[in-house]
Amino acid sequence: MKKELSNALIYPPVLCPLALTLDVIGGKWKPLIVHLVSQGVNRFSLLEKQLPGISRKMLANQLRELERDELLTREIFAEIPPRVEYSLTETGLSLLAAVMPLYEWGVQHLAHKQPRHTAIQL
Amino acid sequence: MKKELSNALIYPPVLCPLALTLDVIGGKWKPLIVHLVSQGVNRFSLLEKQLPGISRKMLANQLRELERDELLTREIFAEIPPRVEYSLTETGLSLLAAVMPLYEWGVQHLAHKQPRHTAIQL
DNA sequence: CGGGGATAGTCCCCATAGGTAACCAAAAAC
DNA sequence: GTTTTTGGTTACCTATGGGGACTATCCCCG
Repeated sequence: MKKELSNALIYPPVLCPLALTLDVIGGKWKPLIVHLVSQGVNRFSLLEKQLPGISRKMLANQLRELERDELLTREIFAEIPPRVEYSLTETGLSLLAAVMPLYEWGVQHLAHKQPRHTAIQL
Repeated sequence: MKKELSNALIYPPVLCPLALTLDVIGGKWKPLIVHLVSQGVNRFSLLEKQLPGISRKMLANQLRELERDELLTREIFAEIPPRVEYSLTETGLSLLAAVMPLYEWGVQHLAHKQPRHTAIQL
């Protein structure tokens, strides 16, 4: 019975639900962006401040992808200086709910540990 | 009150629990690896088969990081051909529990959509 | 009146992360 | 005796992402 497992894919490659989800929010920044927007950090420069280490290029890119995937909307105000506000869609909110357990896991397991990769030197 | 938000970081940069979690399982492959190992796909070559698109270098790298972060253990059997078995630690299991909502989200929201990034042409 | 700041990006150049392919060793199967 | 299997490592090369400069327009300050 282990044999069956080794010869066949558990899921047809593109139909693993987890892979499909990671296709949409996979990556280092998207869960953080979705969470921050839900907290009212809804403008480009605010997000930039809350995400030490992200580059503008990357932030713009991730926001475009989240918008394309209909997790958030982008509202442009014709003002000077320009203002753009992001907000979560229904889908985005449901995804946020699925992301929160990761947040809780962080609270439970990592509060006392030192970070490695994203360490910011001040 | 919005003013306060815009001037100060919601969290001291390295102490956002979500960022700390993503530090450990962020990335395209780690959640999939953890899930697969929990399903009994516990050897290098089996994982390779179940993860179309991953390179051996990347798989080895991600497994090392997961091992270093004590999410899984690596057991080497002195056989020919060599055999190595991975299994989840307690911590790994708790993280799997936090990842499963993403799997469920995929079931709910993406079953009918076409994948983009990880599309495998057959 | 002139200079500087603020917003939300875009563009180019370069470093590095990650993909590709080859190689390994020893036994077993054909 | 040739091919297959396993779990990688290594060298090479490309694609992704970081850094910094640049944009336009208006307001505020002196």
